[in-house]
Amino acid sequence: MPELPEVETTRRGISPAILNKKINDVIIRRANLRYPIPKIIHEKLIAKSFSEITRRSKYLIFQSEHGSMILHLGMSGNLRIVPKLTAPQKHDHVDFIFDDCCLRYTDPRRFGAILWTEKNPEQHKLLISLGPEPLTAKFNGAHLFKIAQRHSLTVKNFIMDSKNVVGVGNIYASEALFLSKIHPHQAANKITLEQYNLLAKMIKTTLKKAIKAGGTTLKDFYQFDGKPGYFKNELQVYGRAGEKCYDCNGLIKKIITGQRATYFCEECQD
DNA sequence: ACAGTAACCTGTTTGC
DNA sequence: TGCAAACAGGTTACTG
Repeated sequence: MPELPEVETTRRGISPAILNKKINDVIIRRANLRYPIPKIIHEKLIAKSFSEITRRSKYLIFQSEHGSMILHLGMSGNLRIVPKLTAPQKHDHVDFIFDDCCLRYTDPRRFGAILWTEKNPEQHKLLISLGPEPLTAKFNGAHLFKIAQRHSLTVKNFIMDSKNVVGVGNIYASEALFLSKIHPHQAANKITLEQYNLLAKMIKTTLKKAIKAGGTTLKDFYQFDGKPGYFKNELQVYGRAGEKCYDCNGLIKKIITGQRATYFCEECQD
């Protein structure tokens, strides 16, 4: 999926094209995403506008007059600005029609979600127990170290758990661990405070760089204007099994951690 | 309470 | 070439 940098790239990309513009229509071609899209969004949004798009974790929150639309891109979701009357393709499930353009939601695997709430969206069931945002001061090595003391699972799974810190998906978890020289299979409660300080720093650095590059396009992700994200060129270990480490020339290995592919350098990380 | 696993769904790649 | 299995960026719900 879109991990945090891809979601943030999308937010920045679509905002100027649609904010404060009248929504003429909401076309739902297929409502059965991860959760059914509530029918009510149609009447709640028609003739209204989005005043702001914010991001919490990998959720985009579209602020509107009568409430908030919460949108998650899931594994293969994608929001793009397309010209009005662009013919929909097979997986183009939802269109938001404006005077001069259309915001289109595409999602082949349909793991994404579009929800509606009239309360504070941060209090929504899906958002309420999320951990700190990685790019804020609240997230640091001391925070990770403290909660890690009661977790014996692998450090990779630990940083991918959204209760501990949000927005660190499979790609950036491998990348940040490589930059911190920590083996992904180390137990979370065996990592020192110094290591967590470095890891927190590397998570921030990696995510910021990826946002600058417009995210990582492996296959499905495209920015709002259809361009791919360019961070793939900067990946140090992800997807490089069998190739040489840029740092030490050692071999990059692929292992499975909690059913997910994990890449690391055997020489650099222990 | 926690760790591990299955499930949601479709498309593409890999291997026999 | 054909077909089936494996795999893919996320998250929740269930199991033990």
